[in-house]
Amino acid sequence: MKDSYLSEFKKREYFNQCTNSDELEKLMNQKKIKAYIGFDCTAPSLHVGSLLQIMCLRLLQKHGHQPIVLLGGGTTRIGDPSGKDETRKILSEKEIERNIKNIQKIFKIYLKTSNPKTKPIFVNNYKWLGKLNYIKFLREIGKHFTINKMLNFESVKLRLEREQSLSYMEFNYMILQAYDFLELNKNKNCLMQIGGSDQWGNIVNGVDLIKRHSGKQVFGLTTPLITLASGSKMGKTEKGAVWLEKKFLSPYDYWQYWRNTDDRYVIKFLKMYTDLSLEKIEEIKNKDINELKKILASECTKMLHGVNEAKLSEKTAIQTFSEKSTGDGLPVIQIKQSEIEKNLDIINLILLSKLENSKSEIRRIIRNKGVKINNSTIEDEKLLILNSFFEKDKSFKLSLGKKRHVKVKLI
RNA sequence: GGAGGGGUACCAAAGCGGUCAAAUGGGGCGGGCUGUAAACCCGUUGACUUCGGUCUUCGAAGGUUCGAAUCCUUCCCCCUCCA
Repeated sequence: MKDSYLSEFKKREYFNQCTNSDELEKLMNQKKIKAYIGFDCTAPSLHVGSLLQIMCLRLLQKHGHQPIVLLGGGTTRIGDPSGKDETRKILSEKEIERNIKNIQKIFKIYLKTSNPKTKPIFVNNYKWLGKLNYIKFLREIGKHFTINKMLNFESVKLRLEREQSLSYMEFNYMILQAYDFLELNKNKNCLMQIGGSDQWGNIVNGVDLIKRHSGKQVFGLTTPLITLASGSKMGKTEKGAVWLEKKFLSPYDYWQYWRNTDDRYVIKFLKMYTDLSLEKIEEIKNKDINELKKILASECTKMLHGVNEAKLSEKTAIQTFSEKSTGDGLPVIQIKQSEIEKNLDIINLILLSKLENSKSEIRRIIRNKGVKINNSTIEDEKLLILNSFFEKDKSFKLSLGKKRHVKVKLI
């Protein structure tokens, strides 16, 4: 028998908590429902940290349910205090609108839009939050919240304990999120909210509010927060966020991100972030770990950037790391002939490549034998780039450390 | 509103008139080992540099001094206790 949504959800290690697992299981087996996830719009795009949530929505579609994507124009204007030590900076209306537009594009890649029964519904909570009447809101919604309870929420408690200020504005965030759920329940018949485990409090509030306000039972479901062994959150590396967008992170680098997964997480990530069936994963799980990492990287890249980019990235990786040649898909930096004529040296070349932006740092790396041109270590930090460096296709490989490689092309 | 304590580099945390571009730990970066992993080892970690140095940093602005992260004044911010 085919797995139910919840059962696959659990098997893929998406499951953290549910407000009522048994009832939800029953409901989802009986009928197709709508469920929503809210996304933060403080950044112009999404990164891998949001991918698990996106995968939850995909899974909904796979089981015939319909996802609602809430791009919180309203709540982004407030800022969620959960997990934050400090008040977030507040974005301008324009920025938020721009972010929402851009983020929507990502969902259109991950979610199928052809089937009218499961195609994603995009909503923006600014539509209802923006025109709330304060008095009316307090009387209808506010009465269901007690300060006593609100003070006990982890997000609030933490701030208070640490004596960090929590503005009244942020304190209201949880009520607004609860209200979102109520609104979606009333207008779209949305019966479930999914979110990261840090959203548990906010989600429960929504479930509670609907119960009190409308007497209906709805559900909350959370996914675990993935912290890597290094303690860092998923999706952020030292070099910046792992964006789900070509413009911010090349497909090759995206592929590399997955390729460099810690051994301990490979199987987990295959389950979480790929479309491979659980049976298939079971079947291949004893393969060589590096083969599995390649599968992981290619599957993830395929889903986001398409099969061609995935193949090219893999091919480039083999060329770069196994054959130590210049991979076809390496990020290219273009150098004008006139630059060479102006006595371009190695330091300025790297500066131009944007691989590093401090001359001191570049010097340091050179002194530590970290800079290579076509695999040979550069010793002289004043080395001039000559026309003869460029090989038949007018390019050469420039490497910083073992992992950063680019193709320098003469134009 | 009153009384104390504090703001130091990416983070934590020493320093409390010169020897301070600032101990130590974490993180980062580079190298080694390996498997583009983990763990471990070594180096490095303000900017610029003709590699001699030069310039800018210790909440902000002034001042004392031959010389200040260190002393003084004012201001801003955070914390503890009292009201």
